[in-house]
Amino acid sequence: MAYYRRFDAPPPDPKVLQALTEQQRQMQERIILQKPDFELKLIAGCDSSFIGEDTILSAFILLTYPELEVVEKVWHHGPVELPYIPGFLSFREAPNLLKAYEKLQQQPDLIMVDGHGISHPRRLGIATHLGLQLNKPTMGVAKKVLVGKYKEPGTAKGAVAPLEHKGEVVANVLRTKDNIKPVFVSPGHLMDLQSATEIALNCATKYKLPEPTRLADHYAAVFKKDV
DNA sequence: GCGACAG
DNA sequence: ATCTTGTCGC
Repeated sequence: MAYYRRFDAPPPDPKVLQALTEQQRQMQERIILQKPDFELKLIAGCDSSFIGEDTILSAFILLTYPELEVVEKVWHHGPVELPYIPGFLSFREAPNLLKAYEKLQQQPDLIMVDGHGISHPRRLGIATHLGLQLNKPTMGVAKKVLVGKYKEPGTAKGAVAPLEHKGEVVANVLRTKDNIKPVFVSPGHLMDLQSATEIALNCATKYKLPEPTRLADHYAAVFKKDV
C-alpha cells in the first residue's frame, strides 16, 4: 500500500518505511487468530492523545466484564519519534502504550484498542501489533475504515456487515447504537472475529464506542490536564 | 492515471 | 490525533 502524507509534512524516509514494512512482514507470521482460550473477567481499553506535536499520552482503563465497572486507570506520557503514516500507526503509538500498560496492577484477559487489528494492509494494525508485543489477546475497534470494502449494516444497534479485503473478512462493521455511524471491529491477536464482535457489542451501552475504549479516550483527555 | 488512507 | 462556533436533535 502506498502511504500518503499531509501536503505540508516532510516525506518519510523511504529506507525507514521499508524497514518498518519488513518488520511487519515478520510479525505477520506470528499472528494467531483463534477462539479465546480464557474466561473474560477483566477487559482493558486503551487510547492515546497528543500534547502538542511531539508528546503522546496513553491511557489504560481496566474494567470488569460483563459488569463494566472501572477498577483501574493508568497513564503514561513521553516523546513520539515518528510521524503518523497510515499503515504504520503502531510504531508511533505502541512504545508509549507499553509503558502505560506496565503500570497496571492487575493484568486484563483482553485488551480493546482504539484502532484496527487485522483490518490493515498487512494485517498489522495497532491492536495486532500490541498483542504480539505483549503476547496478550487483543482486538481493535476503529472509527474509520483503513482498508477493504463493505455494505452499510442495518440502522439498528447490533446490525453487522463484513469488511472484506483481498478476499478475506478482516473485520465486522458493527452498529453499536441506533442510527449512529458504525465502528469497525477486528481481532488483534489470540482472538477471533466472532468473539471480538460479540464482546464489542456487549460493551456498547449508550454510546457509539464500547465502554473500554470510550473511557480510555475520555480519561486520556482528563489526564492531559495533569501533565 | 485517479482516489483512498486507523490515530 | 489536533485546530475550532455554532447548531441540530433526542
